[in-house]
Amino acid sequence: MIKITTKIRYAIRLLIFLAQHEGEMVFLKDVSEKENISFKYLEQIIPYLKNSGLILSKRGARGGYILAKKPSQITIKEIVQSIEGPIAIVECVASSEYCNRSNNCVPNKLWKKLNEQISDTLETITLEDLMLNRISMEVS
Amino acid sequence: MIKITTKIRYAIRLLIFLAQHEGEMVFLKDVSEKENISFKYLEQIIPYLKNSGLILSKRGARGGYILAKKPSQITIKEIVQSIEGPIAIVECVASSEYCNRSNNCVPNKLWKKLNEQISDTLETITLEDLMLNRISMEVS
DNA sequence: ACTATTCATATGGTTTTAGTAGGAATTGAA
DNA sequence: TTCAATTCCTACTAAAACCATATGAATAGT
Ligand code: FES
Ligand code: FES
Repeated sequence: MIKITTKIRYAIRLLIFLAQHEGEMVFLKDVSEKENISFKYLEQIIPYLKNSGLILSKRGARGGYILAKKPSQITIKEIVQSIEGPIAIVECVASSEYCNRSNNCVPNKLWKKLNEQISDTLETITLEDLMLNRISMEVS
Repeated sequence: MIKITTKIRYAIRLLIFLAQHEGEMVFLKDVSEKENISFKYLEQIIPYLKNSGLILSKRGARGGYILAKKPSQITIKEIVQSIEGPIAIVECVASSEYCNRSNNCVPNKLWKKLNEQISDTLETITLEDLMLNRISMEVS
């Protein structure tokens, strides 16, 4: 199925929360409580975001998390990719080696087109857009 | 992840095969061999397409399958929906009941937008377009 | 020392995916 | 009438993905 996983959705909500508290160190506990997301599950999502350089952390008491960049410079695509790697709705669109017939494969173009469209859309939308509720429904 | 399942991909290849043999009764065995798809798995995909009125069948020896409509009148969206039901990348975009906070939920608009975009793209492309290799990569 | 926090890793239940398998029902042809 | 070829129906299963829960170590402030 074409589904957005909870991991991605939680990550976005986490980052929006951080964006709304820009400048402060935020405890994961607060995010968990306010957003009503399992604390332990959130903890598992964090490393992806750290490794991709989206957030910074400080350990110990009074530690916490903070955005590593301005919300206007974090795209949804980055967030998705930090968790799931390259966006590829089928293997064939990423590596043509994976696919024995992609040269003369008719559907391949369809998947490539759809993949690019999704990728492009996610790239044009930033955390700031989400935070400011600045999502237009018109086809861009 | 955002993945296209094999069921959908096989269904499309099956239908393209039928489109390429318009007018003839096609044996599933041939589709299976030529497209190199498990015969038994294909058999399981068939009922979805039949129930959605995309194909017609004839039982018994010399039976087979045939498109119920012209390739130009079968959209990719129909094919996807025949197998997976309504396109909904998250539950929240379909039924707002499912979702406790969709009114004031910031990401909701993002998912709705992405969902519509995918849905629209799949709707504008027909089997005929695939068959004639008529997929433009430009953003429509 | 104590407490609050992040960090690391293991474990587990459920659902989805991607098939495999066996045989019943139908039809055309020999 | 029998046979073979085909669709139709339904059950089963292995593997992966998804969605967490659990335990405890490491770190840092007070
Ligand atoms: S074989 Fe790769 S898309 Fe068809
Ligand atoms: S609660 Fe439904 S999209 Fe956020």
